[in-house]
Amino acid sequence: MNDEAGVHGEPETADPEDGLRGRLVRVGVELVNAEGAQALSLREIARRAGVSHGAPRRHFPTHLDLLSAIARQGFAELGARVTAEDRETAGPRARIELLARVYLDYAATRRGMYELMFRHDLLESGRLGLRETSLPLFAHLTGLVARVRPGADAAVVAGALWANLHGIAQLWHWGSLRLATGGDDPAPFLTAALDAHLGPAEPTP
Amino acid sequence: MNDEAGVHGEPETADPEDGLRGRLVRVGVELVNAEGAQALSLREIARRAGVSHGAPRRHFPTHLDLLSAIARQGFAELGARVTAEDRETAGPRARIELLARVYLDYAATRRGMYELMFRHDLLESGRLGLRETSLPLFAHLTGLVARVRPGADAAVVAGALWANLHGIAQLWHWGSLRLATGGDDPAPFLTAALDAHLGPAEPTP
DNA sequence: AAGATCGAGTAGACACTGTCTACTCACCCA
DNA sequence: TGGGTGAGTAGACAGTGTCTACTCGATCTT
Repeated sequence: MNDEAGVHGEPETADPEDGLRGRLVRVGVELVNAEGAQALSLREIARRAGVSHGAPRRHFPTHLDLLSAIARQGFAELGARVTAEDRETAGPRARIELLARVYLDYAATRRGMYELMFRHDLLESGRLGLRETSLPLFAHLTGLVARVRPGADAAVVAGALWANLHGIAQLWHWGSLRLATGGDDPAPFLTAALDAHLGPAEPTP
Repeated sequence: MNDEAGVHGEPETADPEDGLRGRLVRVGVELVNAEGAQALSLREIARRAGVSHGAPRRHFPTHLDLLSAIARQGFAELGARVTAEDRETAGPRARIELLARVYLDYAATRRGMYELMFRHDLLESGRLGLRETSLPLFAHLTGLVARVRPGADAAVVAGALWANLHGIAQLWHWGSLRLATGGDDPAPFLTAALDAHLGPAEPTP
C-alpha cells in the first residue's frame, strides 16, 4: 500500500457533485457528524436534501445501502487523513505511531461517523464491499509492521494491533477505560499497546 | 387475554423472581440470544411476556432502561463464566489466558448479547451504572496482570489488554480480521495479544 | 413531428416502533 | 364501607422504512 501519488480526481463510485445520489451522501455525512448515528433516518436525510422521503429509493434500494455509502465516505476520509499525515522519510515505528494517533483522533473527533463505520447491524449486507474498504489501510499498517518486527507474522501482529486501537477507541468512548484509570486521556493505553506489539519506542535522536 | 398461568397455578418454573419485571428481563435475554439485538423492541418483549405494550413502562420508565437491565444480565453472565472457569491454583498468566478465551468465547457464542452490552447508544443513560458493572471483572484482570508484570502500571496494561480483547472480538465479528488473514479462527490474534502485553507464555510445568 | 418509453421524484398507504394518557380493576387499609 | 393505590389495558400520536401508484419531463423511435 505505497501509492505514492495522492491521485485526487478519482470518479470512483459516485461523483460528489453529481445529482441527488451524491447530495444524499453529503447530507448524511454532515448529519452524522453533527448529530450522531441515530439521527441518520432515511426520511431526515431526504428532508435535509430537499426531496421527498421516497426519492432516495431511486438511488439506494434500502436504508442500509445509503448508510453504507455514508460509512464508506468515512473510511475514505480516515484513509486520507492517515496518508496526509504520513511522512515516508520517518522510521516505520514512528509512522505506525502517527497512524495510531490519527486513528484514535479520528474516532474521537468523528464519533458518530466512527460509530456508524463499525455498526455492522446497519451495514452488513454481503456484497456491499464495505469491509474491503478498510483493506488498503490495513495493508499499509501490515507493511510498516513487517519492517519493525521482521521475524513475526506481520498480518497477525498488524491485525492484533489494529484490534487494540479499535478497542481503545471504543472502550474509551464507552467510558470504561476512563472509569478504570480516572485519567482523561487515552494516550497511556495507546503507548502501552504500541510498546506491547512493537517493542519499546526507539530513542529519538 | 391468554392468562393461562393463573388457571393452572403455574409454579413459575425456575425463579419466581420479581413478577413481571424479572420476566421481561428473562424474555429479553432469550430474545437477544435467539434473534439478535435489533429484535429487542419494547413491544415484542411485552408480547412475548404476555402483557400489553404499555405494561413494561410500570417497571422500566423507558425502553433504554429495559435494554440496560438486559445488558446488565449479560455482564453478570460473562462474569459468572469467568469465575466459573477460573482456577486459583494456576499461575496468573494461565488464568489471564483462560479469562481471555472465555471472553472471546462469550462474544462469539452470545453475539447479540455482546453487541447489546457495548451499544452505548442504546444504554448510555448516566446514572444507570451500567459501565460500573464491568468493574469487578476489570479489577480481577488488573490483579492478575499485576502479578505477571510487577514493574508495569497494572491498570494501564490491563486496560490495554482488555481493549485488545474487545477489539479482536469486535473486528472478528465484523469480518475485517477474518478478511485480512483468510483464517477462520481468531486464536492467532489472541495469542499475539497475550504475548505482546504479558510477554511470551511461560513453559507449562 | 407525434407518440411511446423511461428515469426521477412525489404522495399516500401500510405495518411497525416508543411514548404518553385515560381507563379499569383487584387489593389494602383506615 | 369506602377511598386510594399500584399494576396492567387500550388507544392515540408522531415517527420510521418500505412498497406502490402516480406525475412529469426528457429522450428515443417510427
